[in-house]
Amino acid sequence: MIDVANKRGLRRSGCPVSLSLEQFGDRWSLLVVRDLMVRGYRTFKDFQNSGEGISTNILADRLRKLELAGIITAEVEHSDGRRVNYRLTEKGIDLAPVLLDLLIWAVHHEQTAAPCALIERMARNREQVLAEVRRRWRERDSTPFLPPFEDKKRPATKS
Amino acid sequence: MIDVANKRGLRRSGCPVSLSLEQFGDRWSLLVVRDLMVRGYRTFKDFQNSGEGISTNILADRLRKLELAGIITAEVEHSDGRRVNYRLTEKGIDLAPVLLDLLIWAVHHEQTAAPCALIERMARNREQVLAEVRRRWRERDSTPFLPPFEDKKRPATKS
DNA sequence: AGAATCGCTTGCAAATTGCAAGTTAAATTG
DNA sequence: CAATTTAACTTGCAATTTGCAAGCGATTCT
Repeated sequence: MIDVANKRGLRRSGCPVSLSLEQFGDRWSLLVVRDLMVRGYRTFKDFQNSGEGISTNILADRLRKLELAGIITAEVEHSDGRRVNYRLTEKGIDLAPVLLDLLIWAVHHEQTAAPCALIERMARNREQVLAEVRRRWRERDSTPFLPPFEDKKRPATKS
Repeated sequence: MIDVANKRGLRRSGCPVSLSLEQFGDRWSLLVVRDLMVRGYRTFKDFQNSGEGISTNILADRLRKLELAGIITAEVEHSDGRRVNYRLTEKGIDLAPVLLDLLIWAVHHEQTAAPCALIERMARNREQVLAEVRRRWRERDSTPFLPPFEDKKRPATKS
């Protein structure tokens, strides 16, 4: 019978959650997916400068593995042969719910740099948000949907 | 100002997704959460035998970190001083949407051992499933909600 | 009292990660 | 069109993390 020994090491169990984590259960993979999904990033350098400080060898490795897993595609840009454009596949964009729920969870339980009110609104309009994310993907809209929530520069308060 | 340098290494950015992954972005953490959430597992040995083959030192480490992160609690059992009962906190049970999304994603895109029809039904009744998971948590119901989807024993077909 | 069980810890080898410095190919600049 | 810059990686190496097997201390069972 079909034995799907995975590209990324052996298959540990048939549990779907376990299989998911075999593909992107690490510190970096989902951040790349996030960058592609909501920030409109497309190039190696975009990811590299994306704020979390991934090193180039690991980034290259993750991109290779995500491509192998069918979550992203890589295509050399026509107008500039140095650039590689990465894009999410349908399998990749289908991770949107996972990322949205991670976002919501973290805003509820961690001290994040994301504006709580905005995320609450997104949580309430879950389906709508997911539809919009998918629309952007379908139409290759790569304007940022969410900004990088970096650590707040403390706003100059009056006191 | 409050500088939340995390227990688990430095805080890389304020991005909520990044913060989430700092806490459980690895091969094992979410599997422990899954075991607690839907399989009714509670002890070290339960996790150890849970099918994926985590080694004991790593398991101990993940349990410690999840506890530190406030995702699980550990309590020695009254009736048997050897046993430690692990349980999800509210922060932990709030990961249910994430796990459900992972489950659904994998069933859609990977060859898993979970019955597709069942998961499809769960996907359609998302809110209901989440409510039930939460109810189980609230009432400390630790009967299995989903079985371990191990690799299918090939059913003895006629030919 | 002795054996078993549970939840770990320890030691060590192997794999993975992170960092800094290349390298290659393509574009841009002067 | 030669020199420089840029983009996307590699490479080498040290540090960290992982995996495996064995062991250990505190109960509890027999």
